[in-house]
Amino acid sequence: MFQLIHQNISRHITLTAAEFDYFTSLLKLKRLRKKQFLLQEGEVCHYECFVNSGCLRHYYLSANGQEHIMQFAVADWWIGEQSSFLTDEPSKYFIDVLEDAEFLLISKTDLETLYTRVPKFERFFRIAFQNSYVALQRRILAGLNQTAEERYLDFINRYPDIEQKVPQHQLAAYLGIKPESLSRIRKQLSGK
Amino acid sequence: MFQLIHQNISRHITLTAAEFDYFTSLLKLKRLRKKQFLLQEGEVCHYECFVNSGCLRHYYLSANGQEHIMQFAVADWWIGEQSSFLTDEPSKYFIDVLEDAEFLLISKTDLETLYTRVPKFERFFRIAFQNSYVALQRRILAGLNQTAEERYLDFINRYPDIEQKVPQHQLAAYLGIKPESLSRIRKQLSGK
DNA sequence: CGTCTATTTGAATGTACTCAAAAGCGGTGG
DNA sequence: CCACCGCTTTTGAGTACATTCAAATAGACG
Repeated sequence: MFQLIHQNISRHITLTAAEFDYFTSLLKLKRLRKKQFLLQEGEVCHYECFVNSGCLRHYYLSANGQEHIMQFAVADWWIGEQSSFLTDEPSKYFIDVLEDAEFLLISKTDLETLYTRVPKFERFFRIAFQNSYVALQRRILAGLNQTAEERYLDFINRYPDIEQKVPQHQLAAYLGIKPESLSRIRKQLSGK
Repeated sequence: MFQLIHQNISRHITLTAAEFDYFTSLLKLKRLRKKQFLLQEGEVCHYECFVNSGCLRHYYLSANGQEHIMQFAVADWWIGEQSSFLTDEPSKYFIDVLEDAEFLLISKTDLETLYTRVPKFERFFRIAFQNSYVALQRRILAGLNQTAEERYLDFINRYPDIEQKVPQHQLAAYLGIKPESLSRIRKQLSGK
């Protein structure tokens, strides 16, 4: 139950057994089935979430009913709504489940306590956010620099495990194109 | 010389005079003139940079010679190349000066020492990156959800100070459109 | 088996792009 | 101070890629 998250955290910091036990005592295990919501627009996000299994997505629902996907999260990924989490203001985004999922939650208040008691966690999340920041930069550059076809190929190359789990129109909503366009792109590619 | 950065850091953490003095002892003041480079593609980025005055930009030069701007930085902004900084690998990006600039640098090794001696700085940069992450998310969403005209209006509304300093074709390179297109968009808008 | 959703395909449309040229602006040197 | 040069911005005409709208096919789930 905690081995995956232990491994994940050990990538950036080293914890004593006592520290890790204390950390896990703050975690809540939760399961949600497909199509259930971890967070809805208008709610304040009180948790950071680490995925043990399944698949979640963080997305925005635009005025005209379009879904724009900010992030998919499968096993070993963190997901949350940072803007709402930081400011305690209502979220403009949704987080829901694409494939029955098990995950661990830590609340903002517990996390603040954790930061005070085990400052190494500040370091862990500092590094984690620095890496996430780089990933978003890469995605922005992809949007500026690459065609839809290139972005698609990069995605399935970089995240083959996600491509497995996620239906095509969701991938389109992540890549910033319409499902019809992704279908045509794939048709093109299959002829090569 | 250090008052702006003191103010900047005090937004997230509180330092004693001794801690702040120690911090500033690690900073190097530097000035560069327009068109000079702080970092070139292929170099490893060894510094985080805080801007006192002037204007810098972080950009990517694509194979066909196009510039894609990831970030502008004016007074009170941090700028750096996180990917190279984190991994010690050569940068794929450039950082150069758009308007004669004065800024403060802290090296990676000094920063690591600082983290150990004054762990509050882990917290500072954790929060800073969390905020930066949110800003990039917003930009990605803008790319998915908004027209070029909407992105332009949002930009000049959100960063009026940057719009002042930056020539139009640079703004286009940030918004992900061609200079000609931005010119047409502005013409459209002026007729409203 | 039937229903609902996802994917594919077609035809017409639109937004931003390319290429090309003109006009505007700023700085430098005669 | 004016003339010139280089760079930026504007404008025009034709183009390309992804979109919209619509319908058909395929696939998943009860």
